[in-house]
Amino acid sequence: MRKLTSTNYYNQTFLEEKCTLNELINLLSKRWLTEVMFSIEEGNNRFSTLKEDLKHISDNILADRLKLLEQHKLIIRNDNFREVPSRVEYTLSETGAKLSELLDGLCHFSETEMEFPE
Amino acid sequence: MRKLTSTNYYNQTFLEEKCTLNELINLLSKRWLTEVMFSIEEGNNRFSTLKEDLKHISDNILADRLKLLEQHKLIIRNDNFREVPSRVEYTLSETGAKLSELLDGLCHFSETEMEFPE
DNA sequence: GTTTCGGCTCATTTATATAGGAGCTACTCA
DNA sequence: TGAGTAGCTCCTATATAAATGAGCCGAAAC
Repeated sequence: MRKLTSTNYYNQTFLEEKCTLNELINLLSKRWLTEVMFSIEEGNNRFSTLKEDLKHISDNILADRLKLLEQHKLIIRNDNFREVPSRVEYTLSETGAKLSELLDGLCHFSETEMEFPE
Repeated sequence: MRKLTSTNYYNQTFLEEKCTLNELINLLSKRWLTEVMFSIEEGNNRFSTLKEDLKHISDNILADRLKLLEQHKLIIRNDNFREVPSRVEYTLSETGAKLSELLDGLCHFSETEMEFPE
């Protein structure tokens, strides 16, 4: 899917190898990703309630972001298949909670110290 | 240049208005931007030395990132036009230094707590 | 007087991210 | 039997970001 021979790709991996901060920022910059995390933190733990909470997100993006968050172990996916009807439930992991705290700090900074032009 | 009627644009501004963290992350996610900032912090204060330090960056991207950083008052651009030859010099602003500290925190988190798959 | 250097700008091409919309599976409820 | 819901997947279209490469302006060194 992704072209592995482009300069674009080369530069991205170069930066990610230089410092994993770049990898983290790359992840965080996927649209809706932090909002999905925060929404889960606030207790919206199902696909449908998340979708409702984040009004404008589309299904495939929400599915993708949940997958990304799970792959990076920031959230945990519980498939309660023994319940009927079976339902999937998401919760924040410990790592996810720590990240959320750090982001709160960044958020505070951005609201009090940053100036966004125009 | 940017299309103002797309859902893409609408969603981005929706998120930015919801919380300026999204705006900050958007800025930080521009490739090379944090590296340019760090490089200036380390004393590379000229276009040409930055270009040399960040081997693979191209001119127009470097110019753009410097402009962005300046617009957001994270760096300061000094045009010493009375010197001969006139030269431009960049330094980190106070806000920039604070941001850099916060990013150090994130960096530490990302190196010690994050797991990046594959 | 022409070449060199610093610090850029601009137009075009290439690559990637986001959105839209159809559809699928397992289950339940009427 | 047929419709409805949750939690997705896949394909395509659209929008945006990054890279390439040429070029420009003023000063200065040869």
